[in-house]
Amino acid sequence: MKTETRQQEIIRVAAKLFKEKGYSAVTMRDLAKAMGIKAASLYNHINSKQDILNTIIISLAEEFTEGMKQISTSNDTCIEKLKKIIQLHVNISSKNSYGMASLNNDWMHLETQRTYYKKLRSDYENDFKTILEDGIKAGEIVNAKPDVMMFSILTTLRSLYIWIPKKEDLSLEELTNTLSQILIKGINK
Amino acid sequence: MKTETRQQEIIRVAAKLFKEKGYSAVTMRDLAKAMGIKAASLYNHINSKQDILNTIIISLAEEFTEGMKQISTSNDTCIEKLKKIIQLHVNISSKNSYGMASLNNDWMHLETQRTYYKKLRSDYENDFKTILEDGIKAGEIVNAKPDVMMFSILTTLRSLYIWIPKKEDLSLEELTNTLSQILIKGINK
DNA sequence: GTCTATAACGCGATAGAC
DNA sequence: GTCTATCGCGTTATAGAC
Repeated sequence: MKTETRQQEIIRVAAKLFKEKGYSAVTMRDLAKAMGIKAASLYNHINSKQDILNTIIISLAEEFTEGMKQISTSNDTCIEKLKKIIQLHVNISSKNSYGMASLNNDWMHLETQRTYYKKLRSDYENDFKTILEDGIKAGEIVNAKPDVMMFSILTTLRSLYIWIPKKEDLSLEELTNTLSQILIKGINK
Repeated sequence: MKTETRQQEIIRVAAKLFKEKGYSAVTMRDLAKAMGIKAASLYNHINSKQDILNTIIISLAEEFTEGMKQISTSNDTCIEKLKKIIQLHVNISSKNSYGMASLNNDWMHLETQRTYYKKLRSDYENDFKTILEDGIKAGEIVNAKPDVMMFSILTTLRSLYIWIPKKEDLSLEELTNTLSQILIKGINK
């Protein structure tokens, strides 16, 4: 286990608080109390509350960008790519469910980095949609609106962070498989 | 068109601001500016910021409860019930996408009504799960984990408020049908 | 590296004039 | 019904002691 710097500890504890109450509702005094120090002392390790949010969100967004890059440029079939995307979301969401909450709910509170975040997200969605469109052309998936398909799958994957911590009995592999089944083949018998 | 009271107007404008920035990040001064009056004047029409949130969330939660009650007690098949649930979410989300944002993201900031809200939500999810379990028993839907199926469908439906306002070209009926197809039969060909 | 003290400001909410 | 002025408190952030 790597030793965690005090700065990393603050960011980790902040992410947990942000998940519970949202960025705006968490005060620096809340964070300091959770760390067992005074609010003023936080500023020996971090520059600002805003910087904490930047670190949490941008590192996660770049992790998704990197994962999507590898998946979209592979030679897999559309269905295989989709399964890998599902796996990507399950893995990141299980490793960092606190950060995922900020990514999903608090990105609008980014200041200097909001534009950059929105570009990463938009690129990700475009890659996703291209995979679906290629799958339709190749006859792998049904010819329905790619927008609606992407919306449906992606919102489910984006909400995994809420759900994964409650289901510790379910292994990640099992969850990935079940989700793949449901999202791709539906629930109809 | 019904005439809107000043109070209703404040709640409507507040819901819009809450959707953009979240409950905690919206100040009474923000709300007053959006209304074209001073913050103090708001209190002639509403009791508190918290009361605005209560009204937005509880009325919506009760609307879902009422809809689910009619669906779950009907004699429809499981698949028909699911389609009606999808329709319920599409209808409410299109009528009130601002309020849906608060319902999804700001319920944790409820004070006196949080327990009541959580009961309504929990009852809703139990009814949903029962419908799925009955569908499995009846052989209508696949024998996968009802939790995962419900999570997948419900998170998609709960995120509709983000998506519907961006797709004004798509009719609600068309959206309901496409979503039903995708959520029930999957995207696999 | 953490503390106390403090600055400068914005917050929700209220009182009272008009 | 809206205003100005204000209350008590929370906010981010900094300065300086230890």
